[in-house]
Amino acid sequence: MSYNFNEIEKKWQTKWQEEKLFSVEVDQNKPKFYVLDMFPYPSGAGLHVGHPLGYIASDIYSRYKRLKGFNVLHPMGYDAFGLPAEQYAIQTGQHPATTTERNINRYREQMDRLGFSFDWDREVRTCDPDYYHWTQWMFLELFKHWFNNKTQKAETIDSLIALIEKEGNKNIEATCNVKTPEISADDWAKMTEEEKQNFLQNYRLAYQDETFVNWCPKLGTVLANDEVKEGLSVRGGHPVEQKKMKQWLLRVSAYSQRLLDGLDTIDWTESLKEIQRNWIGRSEGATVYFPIENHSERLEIFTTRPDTLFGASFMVLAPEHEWVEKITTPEQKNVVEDYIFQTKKKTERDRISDVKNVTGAFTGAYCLHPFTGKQIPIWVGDYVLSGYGTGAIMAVPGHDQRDYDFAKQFNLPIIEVVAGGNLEEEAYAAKDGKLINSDFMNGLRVPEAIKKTNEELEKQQKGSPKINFRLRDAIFSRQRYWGEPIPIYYKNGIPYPLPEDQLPLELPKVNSYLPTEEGEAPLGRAKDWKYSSEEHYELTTMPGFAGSSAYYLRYMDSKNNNELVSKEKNEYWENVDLYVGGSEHAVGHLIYSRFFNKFLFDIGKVCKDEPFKKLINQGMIQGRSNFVYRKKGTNTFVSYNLKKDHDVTPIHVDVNIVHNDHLDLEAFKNWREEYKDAQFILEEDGHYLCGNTIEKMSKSLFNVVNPDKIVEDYGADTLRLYEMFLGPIEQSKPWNTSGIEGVSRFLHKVWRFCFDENNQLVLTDEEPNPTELKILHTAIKKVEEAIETFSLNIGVSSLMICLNDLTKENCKKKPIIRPFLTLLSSFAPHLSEEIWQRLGEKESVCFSTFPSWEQKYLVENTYTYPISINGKKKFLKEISLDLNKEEIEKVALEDEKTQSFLQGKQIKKIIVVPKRIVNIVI
RNA sequence: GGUUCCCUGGUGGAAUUGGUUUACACAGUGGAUUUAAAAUCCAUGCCUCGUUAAGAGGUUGCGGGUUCAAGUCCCGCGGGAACCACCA
Repeated sequence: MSYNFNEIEKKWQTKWQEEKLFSVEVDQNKPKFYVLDMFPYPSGAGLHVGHPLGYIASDIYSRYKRLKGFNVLHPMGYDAFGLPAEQYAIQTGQHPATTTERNINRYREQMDRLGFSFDWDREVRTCDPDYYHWTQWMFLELFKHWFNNKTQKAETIDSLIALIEKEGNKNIEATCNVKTPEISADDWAKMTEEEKQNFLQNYRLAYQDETFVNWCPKLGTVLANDEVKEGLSVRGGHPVEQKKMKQWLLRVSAYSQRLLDGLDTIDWTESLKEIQRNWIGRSEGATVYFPIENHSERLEIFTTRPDTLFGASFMVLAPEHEWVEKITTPEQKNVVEDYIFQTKKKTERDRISDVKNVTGAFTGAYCLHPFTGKQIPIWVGDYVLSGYGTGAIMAVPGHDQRDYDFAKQFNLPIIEVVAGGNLEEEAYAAKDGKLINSDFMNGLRVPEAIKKTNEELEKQQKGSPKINFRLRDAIFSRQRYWGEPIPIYYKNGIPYPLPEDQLPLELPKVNSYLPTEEGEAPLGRAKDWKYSSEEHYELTTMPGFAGSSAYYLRYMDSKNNNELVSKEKNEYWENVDLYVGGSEHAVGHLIYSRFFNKFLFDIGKVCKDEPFKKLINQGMIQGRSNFVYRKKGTNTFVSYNLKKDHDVTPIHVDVNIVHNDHLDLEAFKNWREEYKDAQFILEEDGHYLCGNTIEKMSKSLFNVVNPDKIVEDYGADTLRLYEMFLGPIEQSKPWNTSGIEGVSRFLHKVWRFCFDENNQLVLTDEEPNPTELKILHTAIKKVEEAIETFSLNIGVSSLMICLNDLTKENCKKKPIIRPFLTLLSSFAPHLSEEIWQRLGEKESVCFSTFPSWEQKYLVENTYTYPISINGKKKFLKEISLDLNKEEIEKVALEDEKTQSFLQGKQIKKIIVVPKRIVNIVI
C-alpha cells in the first residue's frame, strides 16, 4: 500500500487538535499577521465544494506566513443570527438556537476534515450572549455619541449638551436630521425632559426616527437599502414597499466622506473600491433657496448644475415632501391629493418599472427665481425622491433628460441656457458649452459658470456650495425574533439606554416566532420581559449586519468579559492584514464594518482607522448540472443527441449518478420511485448521454458536489490543491471533478519519490549537485512569488514542475526534499507532515522555516536568444551572458543561419536587448 | 443609460509586465509493461500548404493604429460578466 491519505490525514488532524498547535497568543518578540475569512452563516445544507475555496486560500497564506516567522492570528466563527433559522423555527416550532447549534456542529465537522490551521480557541458565535453583549455595547456607544462635522469625528452627547446649554445649536456643525430646528440656549433650558430627549435624537449616531422605510410584508420586517434590489428583497425576492414607521437607524451617512477617503489607503481591488464609491455616491453642487410666493418659508433644493439656474422653469417636490400640503392652493387640492394617493398605492417596484410613464400634478403655488424674481410653478412628481438631497428640485428641462420629459408631458417651457444641444429632440446634459440667456453668466463656460453662481449665491445669501452623498442611514430595527435585542427601555414613551451593567440583555423565550396579534414584533410575546414594571424593553431586534460588523476585533480577545477588546491586544494585532471573502458583501458588511471601525477609532477603542488592509474576493464555484430528457406524457427518456426527434422536457438529474455525462441507468431507476420503470432511448454506442449546463451550485438543481465525498475518495490534501489549481482565486468557475486526477497523481508521485513499494524511505544524505539546487531554488522563488501575489494556481504548478524535474534527475536526496516539503506544507500539510516525520524530523513541518532562494544557484552563464528578422522569430541561439551588446550582436550576425536568412540584404538596424532578444531590421 | 472588467488550443488555465505564445493539468490519440485490468511510464497533440518528410506561411474575438517588436499600449466594432441607476 502506498500513500494512504485517509489514515495520514486523520492522524495529523487529531494531533494538531490535541496539541492546540495553531493556538496563538500575543508575542511581542514576533511580528504579527492577521488572516481572516468572512465567517459563514451555518445553513442547514452544510458546506458544498465551493464554500471552502476562500478558507483553503487563506489557510495556505497563513501557513506560509508562519513559515516566514510571523505570529499568525487565523480564527474562525459563525454568523449565527439570521432569517433562515427563524423561518425554519416558524415552520417546525424548533428553537432557532437548537437548529443553529446543529448546523454549526456539521460545519465544524466538515471544516475539520480539510486540515485548516484555525485557532479554534478564539471561536465566536454572534448568537452567544457573551458575544452579543459587545454588539449591544457598541449600539449604546453609538447612541451616546454625535458626529461633529468640524472635527470630522464622533463626540459624546454630553459635549453636545454642554454646547447647546451655552449658546444653542446655531454654531454646531453636525451630521443630523434634515428637519433639526435651530434653538437657542434659552429654548433648550425651557424644554421638558421629553422634548430634550426627542431633540437629541436628531444628533445621536444611533437614533430613532419616523421615516419612510423599506417594508417587506412577506418577511414581516423592514430592510436596509443594501438588502433591497430593484424593489425586491435580496433574500427571498419578495416585493418591498415604502412605509412610514418609527425605526432605529444608524447615522452611517456621517462617515460618508471618511468612508470615501479611506478607500485610498487600503489595498482592495479597484472594482470593489469603485462599487463602494458608487454606493457612497458623493456629488458636488449647491443648495439654492427659492422664496415661495405668499409664504414666509423658502424652498430649499439641491442641484449639481448651479450654472443652469436661469434655465429653471418649474420646481418639483417629492410626493412625500412635507410642504406639499401646506402650499397647495384650494383649487388644486383635489388633483394633488388624488395624485399622492395614486403614488402611495404603487410599490417601489412599480415606481421603478414605470419610469417611462411621466406623472405629476400642479400644486397651484409659485416660487420666485432667486435672481430674476420670475414666477416659477411648483409641481409634485414621483420622479423626485424624498430621501435624496432635500426632496425637491429645480427643474431645468433644457439640460436634464428627466426634467425634459416632464416638461414635454405637461407642456412646460424649456429654456436653453447652455449652447450646443438640439432641444427639439432631447435635453442637452453635457457639461460643455457656453452659457446663454443667463444674465451675468452669459458667455462663460460651464465650469466657470458653476463657480460664478456659487459665489453669487453666497454673496447674496441665496444659497451655498454643497456636497451631497447617496449613502443613507442604515435602518437598524428588524421586527423579528432571531437577532440581538436592542438594549433600550422606555420610560413614559421615551427611549433610554440600558445601563452597561445590565448587559447582555438576553433574548427571551417566546411561545411562537410570529408577530403578536396586536402587530408587535415577536419579542412582544415574551412574558415578564421588562426592565421594570412600568418600563418595557424595545421589541425589535438588530439586523444581520450588527453582529458581523466588528467580529474581527472580538477574535483578538474573545474571552474578555470586561470589554470588546483590550487595548493591549488591539495594539498588538491592530487590524486584519488579509481578509478573504465573497464580493456579495461589497456594499453591506464591508461598508458597515468600516463604519463601526471608524467610530470605535474615534472613541479610542481601536488603534486603526480601517479594519481590513488587504482584501481578496474569491470567486464562486459554480455547479455543472446534468439533464435527462423525458418524452412528454411518458416515462421514456431520450438521449441528448436524439432529443431533437422527440417532444421532450429537460429534467435536472443528480450529478452523482452521472459520469462524464453518461447516465448510470440503474442508479437513475433507483434514484426516485417515479423513475423505477423508466425506459430509455440510447445513443448508438449504447450509452445515455446527458445534457449539461453551468449554474449556481444548489441542492434544488441536484448539482451539489460534497467535499466530504471528495475527501474520502482523494484526500483533503488533493482537494486543497485542486481547488487552488482550478484557476485564479478571484475568478468564478465551474466545478469539474475530472481534473482532480492530475493533482491526485502529483501527491502520489511525491510519496513514491520518497518511499519504495514497502514504504521504506529511499532518500540519502548525499550533497545535492548544482542542477538539483537550481531546480529547488527555482521552485522556492516561484512558490514564494505565487503565494505573495495570491496566484495559488501558479504555486501548485511550480511544485509540480519541481517534482517532475527532480524525477528526471533521479534526485533522491534529503537536503533537497526537506525544503521541498516545507514549500509543499502550506498546500498539502498532512502529506508533508507525514513524510517530514518519516525523515526523522522532530518539530512539525508547519513551524519549520520557509527556505530562501539564492541567486547563485539560479545564475546561468548562457541565455537562449530568439534571433528574429523584422520582428519575426527565425531561430534560437545560446549566447554567453558575459558578452556586452556589441559582442552579442557580433555573435548573432556571424551565425550561419543568420547569414542564410539575410542573403546579403542590407541591414538597417540591430536591436539587442540583453536576456531578451536580438532583432535584425532589414 | 453610466461605471469597471474580461475575450489565448477540445477544456481549466500559463506568459519575466511590450521581447517573439500556449508552462502546468485535464480530456484525446498511439505505444510500452501486464494473461487481463488497474496503476505507471514514453510519445503525440493550434491551423493552412507540402503524398510522407524536411520545410514554409499563418495564428491570442474582429478590424485598424503606435513600435525594431503587441496576448500585453491606443482607437473602432462584436460578444460576455459585475456593480450602479428617475440620486437632480
